[in-house]
Amino acid sequence: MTVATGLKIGEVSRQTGIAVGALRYYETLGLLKSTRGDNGYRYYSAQAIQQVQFIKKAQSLGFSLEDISDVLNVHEQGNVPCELVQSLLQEKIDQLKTQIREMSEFKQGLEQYRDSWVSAKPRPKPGDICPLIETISL
Amino acid sequence: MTVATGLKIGEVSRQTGIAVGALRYYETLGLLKSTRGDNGYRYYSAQAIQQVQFIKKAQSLGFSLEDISDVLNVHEQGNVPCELVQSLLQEKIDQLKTQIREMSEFKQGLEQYRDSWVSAKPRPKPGDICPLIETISL
DNA sequence: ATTGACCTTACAGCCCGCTATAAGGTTTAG
DNA sequence: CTAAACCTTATAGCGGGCTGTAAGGTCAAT
Repeated sequence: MTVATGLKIGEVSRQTGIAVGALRYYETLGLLKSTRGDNGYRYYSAQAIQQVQFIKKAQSLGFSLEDISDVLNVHEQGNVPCELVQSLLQEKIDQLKTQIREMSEFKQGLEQYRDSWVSAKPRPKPGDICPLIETISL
Repeated sequence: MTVATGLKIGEVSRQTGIAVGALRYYETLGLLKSTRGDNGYRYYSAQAIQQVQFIKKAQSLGFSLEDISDVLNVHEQGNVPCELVQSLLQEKIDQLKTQIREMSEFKQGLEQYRDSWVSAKPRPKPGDICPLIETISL
C-alpha cells in the first residue's frame, strides 16, 4: 500500500549539479542513501539534497570521499562531527604545507640544473644521449 | 650460428636498480630495446645500462616516460636532444610554479576557514550535518 | 499504442608507472 | 639428474573519483 515517494535520481542530479553516475557511486561508498520503489528506482528525501551539497562543500576543502564518509558516520552516530572536521582540515593544511615545501625545493633543484646548463654546455661523451642529463648524479 | 650474447634482464635490473617488470614495461613503450635469443630471452647491450640510467635521471627531473620517449626518439633520429630537454625542463618549472601558487592560494583559503571556525562557532541549524562546513558557499 | 525520457545493473575505461600473479619454458650449478 | 634460479607471456590490480557504454525495464504524455 505504501507508495514510494520522493525525488528520483535525475532530479537530485539536476538540483545539485552532481552527475547521476556520481550519485550512484556515492551510494556504493555509503555516503548517500536511497529507498527503492517497487520499480527498483532510487528515491531520495529532501535531506538528500542537503547531504549532497554537504559532500560538495567538504570536497571543496580537499576532503576525500573517505574523509567525508568518516564525518557522515560520526553524524549518524548522533554526534556533531565538527571536531573531526577541524582536525581533518588541519591535516589538509599540514599536508599542503609539506607538499608546497617539497615542490618548492624540487623546483629550485630544477632551476639550478637549468641555469647551470645555460652557462656551461658540457661536451658529449661517446654514447651519451643528452650530455646535459648525463651530468646528473642519482 | 650467431649466438645471442649480452646481459639478461635480471642482470640489467641488478646493475640499474630497476625492477625486471619495469624494464619490460619500458620496452612496451619503446624506451628500451632488446634482442631476443633462440630461447626467447631478452638480451641487452652495455649501452642499455646507460640508457636505463638516462631514463632514471630524466625521471628525477620530473619527466614522464612519454617525455623521455620523445627525447629518445630525437636521439635516434641522429640529433642531440638537449634543446628539447631544456624546453621540457622549463615546462616542468613553469608547471611547478603554477601548482605551487595554486596550492598556496588553496591553503590560504583553508586557513581562513580554520581561523574563522576557531573564533566563531555557528550554531547548528536543523538538518545540518556539520554547521561549520554548512557555512561554505559553493 | 507508441515514443521518448527516465530508470536499472554490470562492467570497462581513464590517468600513470608500475607491481603481482599464474602458468609455463630454460639455464646453470651441484 | 634434479633443483634452484632464471626467463617468458598474459592478465589483473593499485589509487580516486569518477565517466561511458550496453542491454534492458519503467513511466508519462500523446
